[in-house]
Order: sequence, then structure tokens, then C-alpha cells
Amino acid sequence: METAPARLRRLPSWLMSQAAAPASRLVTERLAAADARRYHYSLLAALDEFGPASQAALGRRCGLDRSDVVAMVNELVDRELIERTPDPADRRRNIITITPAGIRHLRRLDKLLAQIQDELLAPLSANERDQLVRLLTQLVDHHHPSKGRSREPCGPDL
Amino acid sequence: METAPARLRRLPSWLMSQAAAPASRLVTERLAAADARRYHYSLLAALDEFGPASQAALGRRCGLDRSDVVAMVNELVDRELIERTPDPADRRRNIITITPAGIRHLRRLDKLLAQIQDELLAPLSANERDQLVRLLTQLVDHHHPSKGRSREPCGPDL
DNA sequence: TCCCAACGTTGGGCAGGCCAACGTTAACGA
DNA sequence: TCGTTAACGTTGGCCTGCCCAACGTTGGGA
Repeated sequence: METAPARLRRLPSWLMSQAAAPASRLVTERLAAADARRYHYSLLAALDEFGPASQAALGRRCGLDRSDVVAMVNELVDRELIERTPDPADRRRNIITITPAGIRHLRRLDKLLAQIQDELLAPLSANERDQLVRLLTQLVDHHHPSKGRSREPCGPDL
Repeated sequence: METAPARLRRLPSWLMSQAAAPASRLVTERLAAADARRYHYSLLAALDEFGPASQAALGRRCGLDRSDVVAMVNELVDRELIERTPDPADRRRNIITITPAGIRHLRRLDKLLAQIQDELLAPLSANERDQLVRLLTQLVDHHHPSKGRSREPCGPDL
């Protein structure tokens, strides 16, 4: 059997990468099988939860660059899952709106992702899964907010 | 405040990516400041723990492709942290050996990485850190071994 | 003996993440 | 009122990590 060095196996940062990698691969390929990409779900979820938003706002929420938002929005517009319309109140912005088909697609992806989580967390009990989510949430909340330094106090969301 | 969609925040696979990303970035940049890369540590650790090995064996242990091992070994040879010598017993292979300088470098990186873990896990108590390591180890052990399908029964290690 | 497998190496592709630039448009201060 | 600053969407590009295909070399088993 080919075991990784014990030094690595004890290293939280290594464990996180090692655990995240297969998860990421599985999610990506299952979504691909459903003609979707990882960020499609993020964007649709953001639109469903917070309502129509500008591309920049979407990028901030989902943690991706403006330039990458453009590509994702293009793909979703092609699939008619969202609509992009210029904002009459602020002609710099586009207003992105989720379509009924987009909502249906989102629901489908919800179920798909739930299945995937079950596969990924197979070796863990229900309690352990909750613990894991709790611990990871603490880490994410601790690291994400500042990122570099404090942002604008409360940016105009749309 | 710009919060991510709750759907994502509940999703273990998303949390793992989100937690792994800052960890990965921090490790990478701190190692870069010490003139090292992520896999330098992996390879040096493997050599220190298991002794001299072929490049293929190193790749299997550390989970990287043969072709990428070549580049990493080149870098480490340039830094005189390892030595690459042809295996007289099997002329297809190279025997990679860690040098005294390599061992010293490894010890330095050990300390550096310990600091980094402390930063990354700052919001967690000692107990919580142990729990996290335990849970992640379960996940990694469950997913890594098979990967695609069972490999050779017990490959020649060197 | 012949065929298959493993080795090291080269080359390249693909996706994710990030940054720089540009023209447009709003908002704010002098 | 005008001029500066900043946000917006968009294009283009770079770099890294990860993976695969091919090749010539070498060893082991049928």
C-alpha cells in the first residue's frame, strides 16, 4: 500500500486540500453530466435567494471575479436560465434575473447536489457531518470576511 | 455585508472548497517566501520518512503525476536538497536521496507549516482542531485509496 | 524469444483564479 | 458648474495545478 507521509497526514491544510479535491472533482463531473458548471449553481442560488442583482453584486456574493462573471452569465443566458437587461436607473449596470426555467433547473441541481454530498460524506455519521459543517463554517467565516482588508461599509447591492 | 447564498453555506462540498482555498493560498505564499513550493515539502517529507525512492514511487506517495515529479525533482536538485542518481540495479529508475541540507530545509519547513496551521485554525479550540483532523482524515482515507479502481496489490516501492 | 509493463521525460491541453486595461456612466467635491 | 474619482461590464491575457498522450529505454514474465 502506498501511504502518504505521516507529516502530511497530520497537517490540517493538507487534509483540507485532499478532502476538497475529490469533492470538487465529483461535483464538477456530476454537474457536467447535467449540462451545468459549478458556478451556475452559485449564481442561480444567489439570484433565487436575493432576487435580481447586478453582475458585480453577484460576483461579490459568489466570490468570483467580474471578468469570470461575464462568461458565466453568458452561459446561463444561452441556456435561458437567466435574463440580462440593462438597468434603466443606472446605465452602467445590467440587471440579472432568474427565469422560471432557471428556477426549475436550480431545484434539479439542489437534488443532484444533495445526492453528491451523501456520497462524499458516506463514511461519516449524521452527527459527524453536522460537526464537520460547523467546524468548516467557523473557518470559512473567520477567513473570508476580511480577505485582504475591510471593504466598503455596506456596498449598494442593487 | 455581502453574504454567500445559504444554499452554498450549508453545502459541505462548498465549505470544503472555501476552507481549503485560503489555506492553500496562505501555505503557497509562505512557502514561496522561504523559496519553497508546496510539493517540495511533500517530497522531502516522503524521502525523510521512507528513505530513498524512485520518482514514480514518490509520485504515488505524494499524489502527483510522474511528469510533474520530474519538474519538482529538478527544482530540488538545483537547490541541492536532494540527489538524483541512476539505479544500478534497475536502469530505468532514478534513486532520489535527500541530502543533509535537504533534511535541514525540511525541519525549517516543519516549523513554518506549524505556524501556518495555527493561523488557519485560529478560530478553533484544541478539541475542535482534533475533531476536524479526525473527520477530514476519515474522508481522505475513504476517498483516496480506490480513487478509480484498485491498483496493483503491493507495488514495488523501490 | 517475444510481449507487456514500468520507468523517466517531453509536450501540451484544460480549467480556475487573478490582474490590467478600456470606454461608459454615476456620484461627489471644488 | 465642472472635474475628479469610482464603479460598471467587457476583453484579453497570464500563471498555476492537474491531467493525459507519446516516446524511447529497460526489466520481467509467458
